[in-house]
Amino acid sequence: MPSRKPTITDVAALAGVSVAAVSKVVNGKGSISAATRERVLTAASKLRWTPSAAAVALRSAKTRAIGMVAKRSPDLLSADPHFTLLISGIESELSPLGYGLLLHIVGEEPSAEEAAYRRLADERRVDGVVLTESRIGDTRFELLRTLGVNAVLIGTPWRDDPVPSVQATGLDSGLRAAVEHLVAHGHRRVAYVSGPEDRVHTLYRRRVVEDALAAHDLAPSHSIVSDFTAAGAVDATARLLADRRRPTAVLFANDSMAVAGMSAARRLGVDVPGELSVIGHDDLPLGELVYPQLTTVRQDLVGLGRAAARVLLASLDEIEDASVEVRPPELVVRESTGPAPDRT
Amino acid sequence: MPSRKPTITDVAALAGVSVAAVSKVVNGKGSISAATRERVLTAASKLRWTPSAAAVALRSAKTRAIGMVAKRSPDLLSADPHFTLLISGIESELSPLGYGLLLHIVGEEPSAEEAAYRRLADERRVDGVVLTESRIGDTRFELLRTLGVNAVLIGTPWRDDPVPSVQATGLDSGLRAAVEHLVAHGHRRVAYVSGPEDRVHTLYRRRVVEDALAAHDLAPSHSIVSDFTAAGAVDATARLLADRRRPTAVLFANDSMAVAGMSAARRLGVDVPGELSVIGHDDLPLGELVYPQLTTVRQDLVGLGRAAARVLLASLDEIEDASVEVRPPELVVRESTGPAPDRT
DNA sequence: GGCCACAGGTATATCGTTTAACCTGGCGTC
DNA sequence: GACGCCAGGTTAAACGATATACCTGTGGCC
Repeated sequence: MPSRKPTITDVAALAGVSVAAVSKVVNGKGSISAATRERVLTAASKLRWTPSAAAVALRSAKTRAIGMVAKRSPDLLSADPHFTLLISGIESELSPLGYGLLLHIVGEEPSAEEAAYRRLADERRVDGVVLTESRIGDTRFELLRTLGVNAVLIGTPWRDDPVPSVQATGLDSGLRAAVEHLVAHGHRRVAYVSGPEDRVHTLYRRRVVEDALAAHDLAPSHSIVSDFTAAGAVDATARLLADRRRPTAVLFANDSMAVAGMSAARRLGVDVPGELSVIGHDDLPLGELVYPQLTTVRQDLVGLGRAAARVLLASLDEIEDASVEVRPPELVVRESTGPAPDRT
Repeated sequence: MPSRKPTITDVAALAGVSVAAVSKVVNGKGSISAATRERVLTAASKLRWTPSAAAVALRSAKTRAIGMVAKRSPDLLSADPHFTLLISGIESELSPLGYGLLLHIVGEEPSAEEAAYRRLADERRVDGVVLTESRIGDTRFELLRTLGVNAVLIGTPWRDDPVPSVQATGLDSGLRAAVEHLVAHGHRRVAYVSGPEDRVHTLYRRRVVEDALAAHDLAPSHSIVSDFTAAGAVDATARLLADRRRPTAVLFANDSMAVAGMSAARRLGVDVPGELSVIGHDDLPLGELVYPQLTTVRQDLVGLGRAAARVLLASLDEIEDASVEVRPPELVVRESTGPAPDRT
């Protein structure tokens, strides 16, 4: 069994043509007659030949791979499958085209992330990268621009920036619906527990909530800035409930926090949704697992991943039409919300 | 701004040496005087030069990347961050050595997985792969062997096989402790809800449970085969609780199922842990989020990922000592277990 | 002093593709 | 009948590193 990997030369020999001819048929360039194309193709499949990624990358300066670096500790990462869903979406677009996804997970150390991008760029391992979690004062766009790497952002850039980005249409609709839902159920004291303030969506969503409440002459009863951890959510919940003018409903920035908050409330003897309504964000499977099931704002994370991948692929001239449907965020009403309790 | 990427030639020119010399210093081969080494190094850093991954891969037939293919639907993937933790562990070992992780997520279609491995191998994109979820009748070892790809399995191979594998020491200790815990609390009717039967650990764990119970002259009151889905867990729980000789405790094959089962029980008006004790497996952050918090068998998934990476790196002669500490599984007692209810 | 060994390099082939530049035979056109 | 042109190839030069083979000047040793 000749275990040596076949090369284009072997294929050319078997087909009785030059290596250039083989290259042309597999890349669909130049003009090759149907007859020889056929010969080449059968020779290739007979030898189970596939172009070496390294050689192609070297010669054509295209790696057919895209990169992603996730900045998060293992703990947070596994508590919130946000990334996982995005990755699924990305992969579903890359796979059919034979593109690979090079993933780097870096901890919270500030320099690690930049180093990861640099390495990806310097070693020329990827043709582009997808950025997640748009941050305020984000330096990554600038960095990648100087590194000469294609990038696409999932989310809204923190300021007007030429970096391509993808986001759901009707971005605020889900959150608005959530607020309406609460107000319609008689809630007047609604709290908002956000994620870290350096995230763009943190501010954006807070504004949407304020806006939506303002339409009813209301304002958030409390506005707490938290991290994405369970401990943070528990702490926030405890503080909210300790207030003698405690909220009757609380919106959390993601599902993990919402679930943690809900549990914290129940642990403190506060019934959900009887005494407190809770709404999450993202609609992770987690929300359906728990009791009571979580009312949440569904976000099409898989769709966002796909969209990002397509934008990137389009900028690499790999596909023409980058568009893909990203379902707008929508409210999913389950069990964790209900009518506001009677006046305390 | 000359945006062209610097090459080894530029560095050599700047340092006033031959390209071969540069190559030698960056690879630490041959003999180079400290003085020229210094010159080369400063030249390299002045130009921000890093060897092109493609060129290195082509010339030395080493890609400095390892691959992983996860076979799971996006839904399951995000419900159970199992993979994510393994990946974190793997990455933490790869990163420092400049290795990349090429990730492929394939759906449940049977051929997709094999195709992904083949592509990885044929295109020579990786130096090795890590396999997860050891299956009974697993054909991947054979496949990778014929493809000539290094592999390491996280888990126990289904039969004696030369493929290297990593697993925690004292593999059964956690589950045994779980059973002891239940028995000590007076439980006599203990059910086991497993994952799909094609997984090696499914059978293994069931045997461990049976064994541990047998030591007390007991046997599982019920043994249900489920998938890893929430729906499956809910269904299993409903069936268990419908039995008039219902179990007083149930062990689930993973935390997601356990949480879903726990919720299902509560929804049916069954108190946890008052009337039913529930134990999960893996100790995902999820278990701490919910109320009551989940008693579970902790598995050092990050450690397993690290171990797998190190074994692979060692077989690539990248490191000498593959060993890494994988914490043995241990029981984490939280709130979802308690004394068996009084004789019904 | 002559010879060898060795440290410290240099020159060059090579990895497997792509691609620009070049050939060639046959056909349509004037 | 000469010419040009084009389909359908071929040749050979890159791409950016690594590694083998080969130099050269010292110093040690007898």
